[in-house]
Amino acid sequence: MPSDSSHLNNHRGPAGVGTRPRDAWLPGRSADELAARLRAAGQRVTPQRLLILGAFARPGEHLTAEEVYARVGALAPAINRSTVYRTLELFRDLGLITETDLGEGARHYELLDDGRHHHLICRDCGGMLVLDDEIVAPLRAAIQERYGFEVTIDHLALFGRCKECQRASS
Amino acid sequence: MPSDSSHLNNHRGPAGVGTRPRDAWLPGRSADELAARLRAAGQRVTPQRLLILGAFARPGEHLTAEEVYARVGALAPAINRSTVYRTLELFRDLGLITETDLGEGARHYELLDDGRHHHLICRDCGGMLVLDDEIVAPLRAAIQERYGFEVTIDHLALFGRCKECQRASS
DNA sequence: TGCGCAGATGCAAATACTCGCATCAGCACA
DNA sequence: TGTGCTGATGCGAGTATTTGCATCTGCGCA
Repeated sequence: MPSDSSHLNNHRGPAGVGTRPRDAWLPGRSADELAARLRAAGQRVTPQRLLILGAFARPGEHLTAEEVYARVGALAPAINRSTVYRTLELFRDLGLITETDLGEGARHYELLDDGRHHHLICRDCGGMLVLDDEIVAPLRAAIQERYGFEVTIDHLALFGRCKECQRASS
Repeated sequence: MPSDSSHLNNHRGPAGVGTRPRDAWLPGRSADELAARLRAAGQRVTPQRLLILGAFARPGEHLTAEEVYARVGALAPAINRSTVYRTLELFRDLGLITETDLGEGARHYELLDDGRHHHLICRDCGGMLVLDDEIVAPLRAAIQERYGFEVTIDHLALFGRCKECQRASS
C-alpha cells in the first residue's frame, strides 16, 4: 500500500487539532489531565482511552501493545485489541508516549517525560546502552534549521556494534 | 521475550565473522561478488541467497519483504517466506541492504550504496522529504566518540510535521 | 571424492499489527 | 435536557513477522 498514506492523518480533528504543544506535557496520573489534553487536541474523552493511559504505571517502564492489552483486559475485558493499537498510535502522535522498535519482535511504548533518552543496541551481543538526548539534540536542531521540519525524536533505538564486540572480532 | 536476545547474534560464524567492512561494499549484480562477500563473513553461499539479492534490481528501489518474496517466488516457487525474512535480516547485518520502517505497515528494504540518504515523514500530510546524510553524519561521529559504539545509520526514517502543516495549524 | 557437522531451509503455528465496515456514543448545538 | 453528526469502538479478516523444530546441504576435512 505504498501509495496510501491517508491513515497518517486520519485522527486529526478540524483546524489546529493534533498540534503538539511546544511545552512538553508532564504525564499525569489523573484522568482529568488526560481529558484536558485530549479535548485540547480536539479528541474525544472515552473510558477506553483513560484505561489505556492508566496501563502505564510509571515513566521508564517499557510496554508492548500486547502487554497494554493484557493489563487493560484484566480491568475491562470488553476493550478490543484494535482499540489498544489505535489508541497507542494516537497517544504517540499527541506526544504522550513514545514508540520504539528495540528489535525484539514487538514495538515498545513508554510514557514520555522531559528526560528523554535513547538506546544503542549491539547486534552482536544484544547489549543495550543508554544514549543521552544531548547527543541527539543537535540533529533535531539541524533538521529544524535546514528543512523547517519539526521532527519528533523522543526515543530512538540505534543499532550497531559495541566497543567490546568490535575489539573481540578485530 | 524481552530477556531473550540470543537471536541477535545467531548467524555469526566463528572469529571475526560478521564484521562489517570499513570500506562500503558497492552492491554488485554478480553472484560472484555476493558469494565472496558471504564467504568472507563466514556465511554459506546458497541459491536462495543469490536469488534474494537478485530481487533488488537497482539501488534506490524500495521493496518490502513480501515483494521480495513475490519476485523470488516467480523464479523459484519452492523458496520459503521465512527464508526471505531471515535472509533479509542477514543482508542487513552484513551491510548489503538497509531496513526501514516508513510507517506504511511493512518494512522496506533497499540496496545500500555509498550515497546514503534518509527520510523525513510528515504525520499530518504524509509527505516525505529526503534528508541528506550530511546532517546525520555528526550524530554517527558523536556516538563513536562518546561511546566507542560503531552505529549503523544507513537509512533513517524520522517522523514529525513539515513546514506547511505547521503553518496550516498555527 | 566421500563423510560429517554446523548452519540453512522448509514448514507450520503463533504472534504482531493493520484495515474496512457496521454500530455506538461523546459532545456541539438547539 | 434532547438530538444528530462525526469520530471512536468492536469485530473479523487479512497481512506482516517471528519462532521452534525436523530435515537438508554447503563446505571443511580426511
